[in-house]
Amino acid sequence: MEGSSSGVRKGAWSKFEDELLKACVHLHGEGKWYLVPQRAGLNRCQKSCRLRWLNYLKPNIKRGDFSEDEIDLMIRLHKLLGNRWSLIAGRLPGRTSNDVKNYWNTYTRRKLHSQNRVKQSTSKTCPNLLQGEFINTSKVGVSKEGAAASSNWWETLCDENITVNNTCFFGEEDAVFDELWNQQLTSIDSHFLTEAETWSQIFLDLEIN
DNA sequence: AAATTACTCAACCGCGTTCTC
DNA sequence: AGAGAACGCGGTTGAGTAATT
Repeated sequence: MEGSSSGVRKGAWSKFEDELLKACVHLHGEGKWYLVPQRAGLNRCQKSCRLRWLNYLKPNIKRGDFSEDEIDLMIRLHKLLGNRWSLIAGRLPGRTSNDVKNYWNTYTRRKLHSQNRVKQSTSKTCPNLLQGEFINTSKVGVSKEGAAASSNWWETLCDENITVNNTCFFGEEDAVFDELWNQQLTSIDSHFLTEAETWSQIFLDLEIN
């Protein structure tokens, strides 16, 4: 394995190494990581170079705390996809799968586990554009049993909720999502969707048929 | 002020998937 | 079609830092 090869440097990256890697990627583009250590003059394995670029050096990476909206979306996508960090990160512009995974493993999961939430229910209806869609369970990680137990895929996206005829009941901690929902998802579009994308396209991307 | 504990996050590792020949 | 190489992902680790005692 590359990481354990003798003579290959491990551990934290220096500023100089970062500059070498950035220069190399700018010159040759991303990909062909097996060539990067040689091209950049780095005594690092290809995996290390790739990871450093994707998680830290790549332009447009967003650093700092997750916003309420990002957390809300992360939680919902995790309910739908499970630990598919790369897919979740793909819907959080500027965030890496490592960021999402780290955040989830610390703050979010601990919070969710510690809170024995008391629900004050309000209702929301599955948007028309999503009705009639269903999950390809084998591909998105929703168990067949779970899917079978649900009246439709939408139910699986709604945590601890009651769903009747495409209507989900959410708890009070979903205030942010509630607001967004009442705006017919338009504001959430502007925050999370890249140009020309729609919510239905998101689910298509997630391999929902 | 020092020691201990808790937390964060960058990085490593192993393995499954995809690509290339 | 099969084998090996390369890629990508998720789980885990550990060093550094902050908070607490």
